[in-house]
Amino acid sequence: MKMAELGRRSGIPVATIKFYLREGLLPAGEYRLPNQATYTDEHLRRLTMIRALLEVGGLSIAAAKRVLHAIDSDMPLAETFEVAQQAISETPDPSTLNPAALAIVDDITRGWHMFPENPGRLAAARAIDTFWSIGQEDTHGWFAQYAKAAMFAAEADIDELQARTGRDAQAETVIVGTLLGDALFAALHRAAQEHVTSLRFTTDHNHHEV
Amino acid sequence: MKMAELGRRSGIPVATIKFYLREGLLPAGEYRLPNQATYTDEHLRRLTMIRALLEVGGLSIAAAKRVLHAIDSDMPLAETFEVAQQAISETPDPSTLNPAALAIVDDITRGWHMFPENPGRLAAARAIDTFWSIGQEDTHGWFAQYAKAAMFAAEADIDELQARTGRDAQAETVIVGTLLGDALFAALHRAAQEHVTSLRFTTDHNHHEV
DNA sequence: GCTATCGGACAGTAAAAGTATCCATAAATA
DNA sequence: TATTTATGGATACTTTTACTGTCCGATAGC
Repeated sequence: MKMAELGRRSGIPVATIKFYLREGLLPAGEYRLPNQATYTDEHLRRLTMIRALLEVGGLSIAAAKRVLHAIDSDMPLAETFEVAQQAISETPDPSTLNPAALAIVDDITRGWHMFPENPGRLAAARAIDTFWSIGQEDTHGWFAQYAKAAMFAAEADIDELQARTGRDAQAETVIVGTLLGDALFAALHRAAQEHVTSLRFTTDHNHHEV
Repeated sequence: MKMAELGRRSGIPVATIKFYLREGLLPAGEYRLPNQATYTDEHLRRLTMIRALLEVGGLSIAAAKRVLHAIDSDMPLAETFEVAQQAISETPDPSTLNPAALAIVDDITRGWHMFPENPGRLAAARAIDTFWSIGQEDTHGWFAQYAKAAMFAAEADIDELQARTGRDAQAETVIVGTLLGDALFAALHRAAQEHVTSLRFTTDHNHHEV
């Protein structure tokens, strides 16, 4: 298919597709002549993925590009994981982190196998420091529960990953699981908050407390 | 204190503070004369909160404004919750959602008490639909685990909320818990992924598998 | 042969988040 | 008290990001 059809089928304006092409998000079509290219269903699929990364994952064009290149390359899965992680949010500079916050992170993740420079570890410390800076205290138990929740999700991720075969399918699952997984969690988290709130705070007389 | 000191103590450029003032994020100082205002530690605290919402929470100026106004107002907590939820990400239009995705959400949240228009429910359906659209399938178990993780976090949130007294402290905890909570989860999630990956995929011969 | 379409280059636009400059007062200080 | 410095407000400018539009010479298809 050619540009116009690619645009029509994906629902993305041709000018925008050309832009993604320029930015290196979408690989070029195959040229029969210097100015006539044909695009395949692979391109269509790629466009869907691009929109997912940008809209649901909230990535910038530059971050999406890094992530897509990580999928395309043949780097080992562990590295793909790292690219995905770094695309989500920049890793804070360890030297600017509050050591007390880092200590809490290390405490609630006791027994976890990870490198000290793990981006998640550092970002968690930054989040905790921010909690404190706006006056939330005595939050140790709260954070520990979050660590448990995170472990739950991570185990599900890896179960899912092991259900796939082939490096490419796995790499894609890594990216999608990391990026859309956070979005899904956030959404379910909000739903769960409403549920728990209604259980504990309801004044509705028709409502039976648990 | 005056502008210059507020800037120095907060580490935020004066021009930027004036901008926040204009945008209604930061309340005006108290005026002794038409062009001499004094600012208090409350303003300093507020600036910290603004930066937390913008940088760690990833909110836009407009969203941060809505959230801060929700804290300032005396609206009931349930409504404050809703403002916080809507600030994080816009609620998808239900009519554009894939009914099958909604059905999955309703299945994995079976027994949860929530309104059909809950923003989390709709956003979760959108995330799931996106998963599918890029070819991830057989993901029911994966999603169900995420629902469990979300419930864990939500329970911790409410425990923490109930530990606070006074509507203002609770409102702030609601906002902070919802926004920074997602950031904290995402960070811990990444840390947990490294842990679980190293457990299951390691080729390190010194490493004992579980 | 003629018109419609193609891909590429490049310029333009819109929104978001600041940043800089002016200026008429006030404050501080010499 | 005279003079320098600082203040708050208005307004204009800048930068980044993510597109969008216009033009053009080269095909495609009738």
